[in-house]
Amino acid sequence: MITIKDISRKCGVSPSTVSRALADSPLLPKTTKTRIQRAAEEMGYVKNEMATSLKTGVRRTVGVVNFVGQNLGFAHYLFSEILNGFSTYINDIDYDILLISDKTLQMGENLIPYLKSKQLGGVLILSGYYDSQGLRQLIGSDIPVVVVDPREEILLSMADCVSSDNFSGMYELTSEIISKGHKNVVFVTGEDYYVTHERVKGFKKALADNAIPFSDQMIVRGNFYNLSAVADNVLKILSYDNNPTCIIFSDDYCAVNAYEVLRSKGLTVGQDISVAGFDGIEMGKHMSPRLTTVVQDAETMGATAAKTLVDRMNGAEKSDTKLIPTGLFLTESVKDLN
Amino acid sequence: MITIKDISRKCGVSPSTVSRALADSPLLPKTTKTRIQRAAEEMGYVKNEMATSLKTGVRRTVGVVNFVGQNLGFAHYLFSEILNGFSTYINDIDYDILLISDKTLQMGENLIPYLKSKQLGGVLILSGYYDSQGLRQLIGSDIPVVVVDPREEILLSMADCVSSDNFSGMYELTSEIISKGHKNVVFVTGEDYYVTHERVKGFKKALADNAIPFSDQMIVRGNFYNLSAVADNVLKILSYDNNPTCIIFSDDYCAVNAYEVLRSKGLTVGQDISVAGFDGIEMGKHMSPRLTTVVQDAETMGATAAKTLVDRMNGAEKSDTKLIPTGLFLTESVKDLN
DNA sequence: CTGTTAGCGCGTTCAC
DNA sequence: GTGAACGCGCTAACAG
Repeated sequence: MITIKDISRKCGVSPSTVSRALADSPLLPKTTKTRIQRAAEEMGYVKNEMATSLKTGVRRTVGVVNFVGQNLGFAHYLFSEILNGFSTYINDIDYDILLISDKTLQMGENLIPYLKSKQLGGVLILSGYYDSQGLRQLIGSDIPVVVVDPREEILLSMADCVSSDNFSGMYELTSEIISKGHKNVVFVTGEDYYVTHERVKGFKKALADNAIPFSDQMIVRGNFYNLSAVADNVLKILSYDNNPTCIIFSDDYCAVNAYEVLRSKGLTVGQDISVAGFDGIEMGKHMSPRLTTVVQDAETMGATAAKTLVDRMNGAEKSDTKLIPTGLFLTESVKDLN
Repeated sequence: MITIKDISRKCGVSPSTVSRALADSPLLPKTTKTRIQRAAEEMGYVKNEMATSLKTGVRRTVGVVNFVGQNLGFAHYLFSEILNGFSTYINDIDYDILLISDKTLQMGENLIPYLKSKQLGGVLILSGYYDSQGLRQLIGSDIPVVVVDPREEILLSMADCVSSDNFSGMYELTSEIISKGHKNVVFVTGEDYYVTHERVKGFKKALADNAIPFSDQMIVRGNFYNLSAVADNVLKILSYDNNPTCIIFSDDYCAVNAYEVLRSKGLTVGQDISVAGFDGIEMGKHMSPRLTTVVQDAETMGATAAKTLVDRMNGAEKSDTKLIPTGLFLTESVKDLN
């Protein structure tokens, strides 16, 4: 490993001059700067980040908390895509990403000192679905934190948050479904989190705006990215007296599985019953009929989270929750009853 | 941030004594060691890893190269699960994981110095599907590397590799299918990688052992975790003169989509045509009929990769490729023709 | 403009 | 058994 000292010897200057040249300090004349920079380049110099961070107390590294084992861990479609977008942005600005296990957040009082010892510039919580004492500690500390899809509304006022505009997305989807003549729509939600609350609000507002009375039966509690209850929920809905014409699922993964369940009951999606999902996963595009869905822009969510985090690290004040617009993808999986 | 110095003052000893106590050095009497250790604990001391690594030249951190954007990035089921297993093991031994973008591997001659500057103890390649100049450089360097599912066979002799026992898994699956009376089976492979080669070998051996002649038509080139060609491949197979009775896909993700394609052609899986997959993803369990598959033990693959990497970091010699046993899950998606 | 000095927190000599 | 001293690679303060 070649160090700043080696370069200084080679160039006949002092180590600090090399340090300045490498930092592109305005104090040095261009000629010497380029001379030193080129020498460093030639010698294959790469700075020892440990030394820098030991000196400066900060590191070009951010932590990402993911919840391995819960709802598929890294295999969770949406969060994985968000992480893709996040890491692209972070790597572009030459930062690194350190994975932080969810267990870490459960370590108790030493959590903050522990994280500080890692000299992280900031932390991304992916996702806040997993609320905890540890998350609160982290948010309460002076470590910049960005939360994607926070679990509880209260986090919105405590930390920088990024989320899809679930309210509008669901409102638009429901409105379109209603405009196709559906009056008896059932929404199978995910867990009782902020994201779900927003979607339920959007759902109800669309009903209200179209003068369709709401009944409790129209909301069925399901789970995000978990197929274990899909079949039961579908069967329950099919048993309703009023014969619902459309079922909306809180994610495409469950919706795709619902095709399967419905077919096993002899029902054809898009004919006998309509189905819609949420997220916009690849599998939905390959169903027949192709799945109607609200597309979450995961790439933008990730990039926005990254940008927000970097801004915070650079001293920006807490910003308002960033709502990323969703897209609507309407197909024949929702039948036109008109 | 509280340092070793603070503790030394508090305990009335020198910093080096504290350092020794914390390292559990045998030079110190137990009494002083525990006294100091407890003081450190109480004061909420956490060691500054930057300082340690600057001093020792190594860090309790390993890198993970993942290929964001290729075949779903983190959303790739199998690699995500492997990463789950890997990170669980790594975190348990109190190491950290640094994400390394695939772009990094393309940086050219400075790659090794760059990685060394990060002081990584080792690197996991997840996966070797993406072969490259950079990967070769890395393997040729003195940085410990473990490759999961290497792309080319030659890597097996160059680096520590971990993979499922694809040959046996495929052999068993095919044998079982044959024992159910299928003589005309088509295997839709993934890309032309090591993993695929092994599976093709297992497939062919099962045919041979059962005296079923092999024909080129029985192998169709597909793609891993990519639905774009599934429909075309299925249609192609359906057009065969000899009416194949069973199709094996190289991953469950594609197999699940094939259900869809087959149904749109009026065919019922498990009745008119049999289908099997590979991997053992959740979705397959919720299909009707439930999908026959070869289950890859991703958790064990990840943990094995972690253990292998740690061993290498601790000076072990390159070991032989570790083949993780697969499981066979046979269901009515493969019809009994006897 | 540039060199000298000091020190970030820790581990490891080497003395005592 | 323990403390003093040094240095890992880098940067910041202070000189000049």
